[in-house]
Amino acid sequence: MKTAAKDDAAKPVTITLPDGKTLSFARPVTGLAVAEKIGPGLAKAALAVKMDGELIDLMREIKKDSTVAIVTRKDPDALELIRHDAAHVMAEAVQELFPGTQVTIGPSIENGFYYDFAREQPFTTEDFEKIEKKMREIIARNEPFTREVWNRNEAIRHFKEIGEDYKAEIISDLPETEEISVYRQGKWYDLCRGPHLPSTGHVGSAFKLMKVAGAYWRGSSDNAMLTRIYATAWRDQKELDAYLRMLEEAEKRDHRKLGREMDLFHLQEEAQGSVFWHDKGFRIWKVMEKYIRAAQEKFGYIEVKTPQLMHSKFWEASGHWSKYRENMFVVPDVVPNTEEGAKLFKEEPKEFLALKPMNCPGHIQIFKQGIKSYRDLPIRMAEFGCCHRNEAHGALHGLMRVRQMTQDDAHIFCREDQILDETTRFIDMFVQTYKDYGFEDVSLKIATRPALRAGTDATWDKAEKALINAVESLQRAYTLAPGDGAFYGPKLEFHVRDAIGRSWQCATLQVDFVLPERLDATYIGEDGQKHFPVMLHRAVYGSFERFLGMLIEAYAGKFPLWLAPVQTVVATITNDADDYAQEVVSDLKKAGIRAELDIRNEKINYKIREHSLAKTPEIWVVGKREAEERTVAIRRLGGVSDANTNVDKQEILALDAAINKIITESAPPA
RNA sequence: GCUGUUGUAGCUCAGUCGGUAGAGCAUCGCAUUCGUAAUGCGAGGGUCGGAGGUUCGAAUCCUCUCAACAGCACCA
Repeated sequence: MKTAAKDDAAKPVTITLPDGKTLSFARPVTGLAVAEKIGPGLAKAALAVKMDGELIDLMREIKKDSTVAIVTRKDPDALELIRHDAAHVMAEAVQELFPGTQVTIGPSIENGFYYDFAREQPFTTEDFEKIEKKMREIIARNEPFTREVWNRNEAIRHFKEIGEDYKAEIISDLPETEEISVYRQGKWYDLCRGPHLPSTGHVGSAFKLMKVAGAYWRGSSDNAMLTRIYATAWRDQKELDAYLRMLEEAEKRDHRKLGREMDLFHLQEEAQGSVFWHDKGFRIWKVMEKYIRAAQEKFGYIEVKTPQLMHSKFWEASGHWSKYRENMFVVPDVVPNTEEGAKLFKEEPKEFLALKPMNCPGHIQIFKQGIKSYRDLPIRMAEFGCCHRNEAHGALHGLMRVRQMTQDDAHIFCREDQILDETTRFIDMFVQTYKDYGFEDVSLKIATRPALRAGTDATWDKAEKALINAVESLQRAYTLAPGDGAFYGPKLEFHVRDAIGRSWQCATLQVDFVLPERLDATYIGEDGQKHFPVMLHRAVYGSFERFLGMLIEAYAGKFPLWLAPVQTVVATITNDADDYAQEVVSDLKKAGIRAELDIRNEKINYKIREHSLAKTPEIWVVGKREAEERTVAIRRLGGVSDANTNVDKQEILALDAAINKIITESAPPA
C-alpha cells in the first residue's frame, strides 16, 4: 500500500503547526499521526493535511520538516477534496452501470467537478438518476481511498490491457520524473495524482449531476469528442441548496431574458448574431456612446469613420485574408441575376469584397495620408466601428457573442518609448470608466503569441516584453494566457464575469509591431529617417453589445438613473390630474429626462406594480392634491422605509425642486 | 463547427395511449375615476420551428432540416 522510503529513518521530523507550535515525531509519521497527537477530536475530523501549502493524503508519510495544517470538513480546502473524490465515485458508478465506458480525466472545478468519458453512445440527462443512485451506494460502502505507486511501463501496459487507452496515453505523456500513482476505492481504481479523502463516505450526499456536454479529448477539436458530465458538490445540503438557489437567481438576471422583458432588444433567425435594438435598449447605447466619446475627448483621442466594405486586396495586404478569413464575411463583387430560377451569378465571381472584421487597417489608411512627424505622435484614433465576424454557430450567445458588433475601438500610433505612457493612460481611462459603471471584479490576462501569427519572433519578444513591463510597472495582478494573442500582437485582456460566473473579455489593449510595417505606415523621426510607429489597439467597453449585456446582468436590469432607459414615469391617480401630468412630463423632457406619461384609466396600484416590474427607477405619482399644489410624489424603485437614511417610500417635492433633483441625480458620472 | 437537450398564442407553460389545441399573463371591447405592487365582465388570437414520410387520422411516431439553449472548440 505504502512504499515508505528507507532514507534517514532514524532522524526525527519536526512539524510546525499553524499556530507556530512545533512537534517532533519519530519516523515514519503521517498527517493522521500529527492530528492524533494534537487531539482525538481533530484526528477524527481530519480529512487531509496541508504540508507547506500543498494538500496531501492523511496517510501519506511526511518525510521532512515542514509546516502542517490539518484539513477538516470546515476547511475551504475540503471542498476541493470532496469534489475530486466525487468525480472518482461518479467514474466508478458510470463504469459499473455502463461497462465498456473509458475514463479519462475528472478534475474538480469551481462549484463542482466533471468527468470526461469515452463511450460510443453519449450519456443523456435521463441517465443521471441511475448514476446518482449508484454513487450513493458507493459512498455508503465507505471504502477507503488507498494510494499505490506503480511502475510506469507496467502501468501503461496494464491500462492498455484493460481497454483504458486514454489513461495509458496520459501516463505515457507524463514526465519521466513523475511518480505514477493509482488510487483504489474498493474494487475500482484510477490513475490519479491525488490527494483524496480517507474514504468514499466522506464525499457526503450534497452533490448533484448537472449537465452533459461534449468535450474534445485534450481540448483540441482535432481529437475525438468525449462525453462530459458536469456535477456540483458541497460540504452539506445547506451549501448545495444555497448554490442551486443562486443559480436560479442568476437565471433571472440573464440579459437575454431581461432584454425581452424590458423591451431592450431582440434577436431573430434571419439575422443570427446581429441585434435588433429597440428604442429602450438603444437609449442605453446612446448614453454609453455619449459617455465614452466624452472620455475619449478628455484623454486626447480624435474620432474617425472608415468603410464597411473593402476589396480583398486590401485585406490581403493587412494579413487578414490569410490569417483571419474564416471569420470574415466575403461578398462577391458581381451584380446578381434577378431572373426567376436563374443562377444567382451569371458568371463565377472573380473579385471579392469583405465586411470589415476590424478597424485597424482602415485607421492605418488615415494615418498614411500625408507625412507624419515624430512630433505628431502619439495619434490616438478612435472609431465606433461596426465590425462583422463570422462566428461559429455554437459560439453565439445573446449580446455577449454576436456577429455584428460595434467596438469603442481606437488605435494609438506611437513611438516605442511611448508604449509605457500610453498603456498607463489607457488603464487610467479604463479604471475610471469601469468604476463609473460599477464593475469592480475585473481580472487581467496577458495573452502571448499564437501559433498562427504574423511578424518575426524578435518582434514578438519585443511586443510581449513591452506589455508585461507596462503592466508590471502598474503593480496590477495578472495571469498569462499563452498562445491567446491576436495574430499581429500580444494582448492585455480585461475580463468581467456575467450573472452565472462566466468570464468575458471586455476591455483590451494590444501591442502591434506588425501591421504598420505590413501596410507601410511610417513617420519621420528626429533623425530625418522613416520609422514604423508602434500601434496600440485598444477598446474600453470592448463592444457595445457585450458591455451592455454585462451591464444588464450586473444591475439585474435595475439601472442607475443615468443609464435607465426610462428614468421616470409620471402616473396619475385619476383623470383630474391628466393635464398637470402632461405638463410635468413635458417639463421633464425639456430638461432632457427620459420620462413617460401614464394617464391610463387604471388604479394607481396597477400602475405602480407595472412600472416597478419594468424596473423604472422613479415613479412620479400625481393626483388631484399634487395638481392643486404643483408638487409630485416620488416613489423610488425598491424604495422602502429605511430607518438609517430616513428615506421613505416616497418623497413629496415641489415640481421645480423635483425636476432639479432628477437632473442632478441623473447626470452621468463625470 | 462538435456533443447533448429543446422548439405549442406576444410571454410563461399544459396537452395522457395517435382521434384534429388549452391555461395564466399580455392585447382588444365595455363598465369602473380609484392615493402607492394585479378592478370586474366579455372578445379576438395558433399551418404546434420547417419539409417529407408512416397512418383512416400526427402537436404526438419516423427521416431530414433550421434555430435556440448548455458545454467543448474558437473569440470583443
